[in-house]
Amino acid sequence: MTETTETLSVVWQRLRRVQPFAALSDELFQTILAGGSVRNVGDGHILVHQGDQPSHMFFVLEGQLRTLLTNEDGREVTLRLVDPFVSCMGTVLFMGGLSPVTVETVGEVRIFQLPGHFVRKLVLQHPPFANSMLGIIAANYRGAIQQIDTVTLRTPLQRIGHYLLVEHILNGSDDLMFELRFKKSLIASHLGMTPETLSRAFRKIQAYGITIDGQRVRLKDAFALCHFCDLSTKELCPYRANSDCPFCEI
Amino acid sequence: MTETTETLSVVWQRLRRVQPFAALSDELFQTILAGGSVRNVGDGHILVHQGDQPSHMFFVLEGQLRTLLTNEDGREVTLRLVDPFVSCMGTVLFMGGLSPVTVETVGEVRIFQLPGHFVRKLVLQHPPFANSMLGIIAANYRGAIQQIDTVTLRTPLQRIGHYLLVEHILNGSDDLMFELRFKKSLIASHLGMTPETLSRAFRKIQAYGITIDGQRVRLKDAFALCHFCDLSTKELCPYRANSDCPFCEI
DNA sequence: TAAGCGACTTGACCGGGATCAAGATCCAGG
DNA sequence: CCTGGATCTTGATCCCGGTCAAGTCGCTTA
Repeated sequence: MTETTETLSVVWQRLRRVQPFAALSDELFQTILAGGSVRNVGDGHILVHQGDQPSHMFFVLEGQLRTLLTNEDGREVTLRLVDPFVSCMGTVLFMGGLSPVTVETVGEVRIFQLPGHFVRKLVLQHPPFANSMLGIIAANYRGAIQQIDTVTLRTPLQRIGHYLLVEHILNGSDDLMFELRFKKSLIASHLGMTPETLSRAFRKIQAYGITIDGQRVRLKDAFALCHFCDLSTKELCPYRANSDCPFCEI
Repeated sequence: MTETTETLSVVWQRLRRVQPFAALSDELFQTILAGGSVRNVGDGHILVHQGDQPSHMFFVLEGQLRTLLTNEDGREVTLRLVDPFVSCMGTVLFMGGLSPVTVETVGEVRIFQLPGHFVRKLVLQHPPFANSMLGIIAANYRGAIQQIDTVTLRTPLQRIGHYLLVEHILNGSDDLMFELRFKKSLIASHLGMTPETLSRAFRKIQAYGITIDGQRVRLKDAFALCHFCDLSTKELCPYRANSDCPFCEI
């Protein structure tokens, strides 16, 4: 985490190109940068507690965040696993009231944060920004719906199959080998199961030609994960056009 | 479902006062009304299928809708139970891509629908409308998070306790008796359990001084449901100020 | 190299909720 | 008033995933 102005300017260029900044003028982007601040935070630090008044919108620059829910006796679910150049807490700002989620750092993290009132003002003054925010929130909502689908309608095996499929697609789906972005215990928590169950499911999924060794995932062939495809992943499938897939109807 | 212009005008007045219309000028509201249309639909009719291209945003005028997810072998979860003067599919319009949810009528329904492109245009042209839409979507997102909390971290007993508490608060929480707004099988589906389990949980919850008879819910006293309070309901609790509640810390 | 710790795996057991099946209740329509 | 069907309730059984405990692996540190 050595900070130099040079590396930061690279970071800004990258941030410039993602939502909700992509559609904005350079001038407005600079104004926004000036309105926020950069923070470095250590591992396992809690940025927002469930029940806090939400104060900022965060953008991960380095490291990872996760948002989670906990109940009284310590059980927890991970809602989102937030990678660099993805935002967090933007939605909560518009929910009104207190934050229903906790935000925690995973490893050493550098974030850019914008004050809530600043974000709210931007929304009212810049329709393209408001439109981007709508897109972001809607995407998060889709993620939540996906998670409800996962935990209520799928078996553990189906859950990790689907999870791996999404990861594979995110990875460009041109390589038969990729790395898990998060540690297994976090993935288990996100998929609403215990690490033990995840482990057993990883064992079972070998029958489909998928082997997991540490963080490394290996697929027997390009269609190994097709078994776990659903409507939403089908939309993203690179093979959708040519119907080679043994599971997609012709 | 006898339609007269008189009753419709009453309906418009009520619609006028809810999100996302409340903050708009009368003129804009009239424009919006002219841009949409009213539909009457029978019971059990599916307005949107999972995987459809979303075309409209709906506002319930009479009757109820529900949004749900299904998997291949017919199992389903109810995401939202939509009452009159609440909207639906607004979020999906901004997710991009196909609808992840199915929308189904519950009973005879009259809806007002706005074309998707119309809603999108309003967002770009009228910041207050965009702001309202953000509020709506964020509120739906909060509901989804609540549901994830419910199905992953709570026992069936806690789920119905919490559900009844929210209903009680929505009902004004000044009456010790209220009606379930939805039939029990729908509630069960929303809470991620089978009707059998719901039935047994209703039996168990009698130990807390809560009796369910048909659609009627009776509370022994004003604090009967406090046992099922959490951070988000606490915010809405009418007794929050005076700390009479035996469960809230002083 | 060894020690130590955290993360993951594997095994054995148990319990809660799903499932299947039967009975009760309610209500609309004849 | 009777009847048929949908909805809800109750009972009996089963199975999946959680829990607890022990073992393995891999990385860091001395």
